[in-house]
Amino acid sequence: MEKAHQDIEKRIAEKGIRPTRQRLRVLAYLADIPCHPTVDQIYSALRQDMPDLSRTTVYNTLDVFLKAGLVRSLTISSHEACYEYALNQHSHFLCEHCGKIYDFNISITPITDHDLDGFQIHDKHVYFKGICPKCF
Amino acid sequence: MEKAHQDIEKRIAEKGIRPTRQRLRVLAYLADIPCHPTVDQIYSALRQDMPDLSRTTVYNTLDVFLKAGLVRSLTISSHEACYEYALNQHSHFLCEHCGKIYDFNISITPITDHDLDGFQIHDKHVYFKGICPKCF
DNA sequence: GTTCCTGCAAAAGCTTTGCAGAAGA
DNA sequence: TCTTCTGCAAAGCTTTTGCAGGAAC
Repeated sequence: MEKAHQDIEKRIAEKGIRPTRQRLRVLAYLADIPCHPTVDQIYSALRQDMPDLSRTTVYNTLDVFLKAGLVRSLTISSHEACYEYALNQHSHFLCEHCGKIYDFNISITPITDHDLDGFQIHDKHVYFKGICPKCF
Repeated sequence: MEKAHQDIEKRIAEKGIRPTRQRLRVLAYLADIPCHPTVDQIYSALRQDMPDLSRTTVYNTLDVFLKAGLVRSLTISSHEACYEYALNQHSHFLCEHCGKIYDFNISITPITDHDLDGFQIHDKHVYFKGICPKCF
């Protein structure tokens, strides 16, 4: 845990981001949990021992991390963005019944080599939707 | 054009959806244009000769079509949903500079056969983001 | 005639903005 | 000290909801 938090500080420093208390906590939270929290989930969780934390700060912080490539934002659920620590790239499955998001791996290749000629690709997202085994 | 609109009526009838004037127009609009309009774009375009059209109706209509599988909704742009006529399945590229969405084709396969064991898949979305050739 | 749909207004939910005070370098 | 960040409140947008009148069958 201590080790993990040192890594967090290092990753923030590497990007030239000022390591405020709030930023360290947000990134540590994302790195620690295996799910894909919304802004409100991050806010509610951290607020338990940071009573002064504001939603605006969570939004600002995630935006800073997003631009630095430290986190990724998922738009799989249409009405609220989810965030995850940008460790390894993977795909996401949204259960339309319980709302849970699962990770899985997939390989993607253009049908023809020319499909994306001249496009500069920054980010790839693969979203599947359906019903998960638990809800089936 | 006449032909196309007959097809629209047929597709709506096949799904057991009551073919109101508004529904026919929304689906015809989506079938006619090659892009991926937002609710507001659909609303503004149709309102020009349907002055009484309401945004609520556009939302309701798209929801009915979505459940029937006649249209697909894209959540590639995080703050507003886009819609397209569900003809053939393809992938989408969002230019982060001009906001334009491009279609392209891609093949996707799970890394292992077990990745999605027991998952009932309803929908697959592949979103790439970056800079398009025009903005590069 | 009955059912379902539409349009309006209001409300709800997520996100952004403006700004004064506080924290970091 | 100077810059940047935080927290609060208010505003902005997209989307949903409730309901009376209207259209479809």
